Amino acid sequence: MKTTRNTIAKAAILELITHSEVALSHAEIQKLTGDLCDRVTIYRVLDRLVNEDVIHKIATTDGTVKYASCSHSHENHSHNHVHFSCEKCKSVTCLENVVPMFKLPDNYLIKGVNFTLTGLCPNCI
Amino acid sequence: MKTTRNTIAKAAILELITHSEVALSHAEIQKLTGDLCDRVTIYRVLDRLVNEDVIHKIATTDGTVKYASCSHSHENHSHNHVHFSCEKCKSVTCLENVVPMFKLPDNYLIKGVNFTLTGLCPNCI
DNA sequence: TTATTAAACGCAACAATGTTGCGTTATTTT
DNA sequence: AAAATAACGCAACATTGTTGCGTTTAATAA
Repeated sequence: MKTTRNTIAKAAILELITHSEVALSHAEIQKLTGDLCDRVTIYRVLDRLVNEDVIHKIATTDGTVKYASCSHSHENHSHNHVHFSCEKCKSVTCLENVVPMFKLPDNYLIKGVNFTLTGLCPNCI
Repeated sequence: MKTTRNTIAKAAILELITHSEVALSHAEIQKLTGDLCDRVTIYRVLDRLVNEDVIHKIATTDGTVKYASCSHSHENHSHNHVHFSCEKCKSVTCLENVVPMFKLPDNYLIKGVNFTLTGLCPNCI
């Protein structure tokens, strides 16, 4: 079995994401980390963190991909999680208290949910 | 005010999307249309069709963007629409009968909903 | 039917995003 | 401290999306 290591880049990137109010894109993380590590390393660290279930990958309506920690002590939060993407300030936030409900046909196996609302956030309204 | 024209490329691309069982990506449309038109034209046609509300832009969980018509005579279907993205066959389909419900804080202005479920579709289960 | 107008087009060039291979570095384990 | 290999940097590439500009063509008026 593969072991995963704690490196400087991984720690720094995770730190950034967990302490950020909004979800961050690869480009944003690259700017924030400066020359801490290579562009490719950021991609690989993000993949690793997603696989380890430490962060979430969020696909916004416009097609951009962002990452957030979303780990606010909800046991089954992964299936009940809504993200909000602001058209104006481009911020992506987690709406922790908004729980989507849906009933589904039996013959589907659900492994993940991406529920993203687009519009204007309180700051931009 | 700007008028929008009916061109060969636009008609062909719309035809493809509306008659497709699954949502199509730009790359798929390009393959299907062959040398009908330029790659850039496809982007521009897709943008136009989205602006005209004839097709929907869907951001899948893995970050790829797909397009579907989704126009099955629901008056307010745009806000009550769930897409399913199959991990195995990569197909993206519309679950017309699945209606998501959610209650939201007041101070948000919702303009669009992207609700995509990931997993295995009936064909791949 | 023909002339006009500008939306839409092709092409080229570019920017952004994501991926892969490989030799090197550094974390973890022995 | 030494060995094993996960993770890294770098370079090169693939894919995806954008922009400018001169040309074509669909819609409208003459």
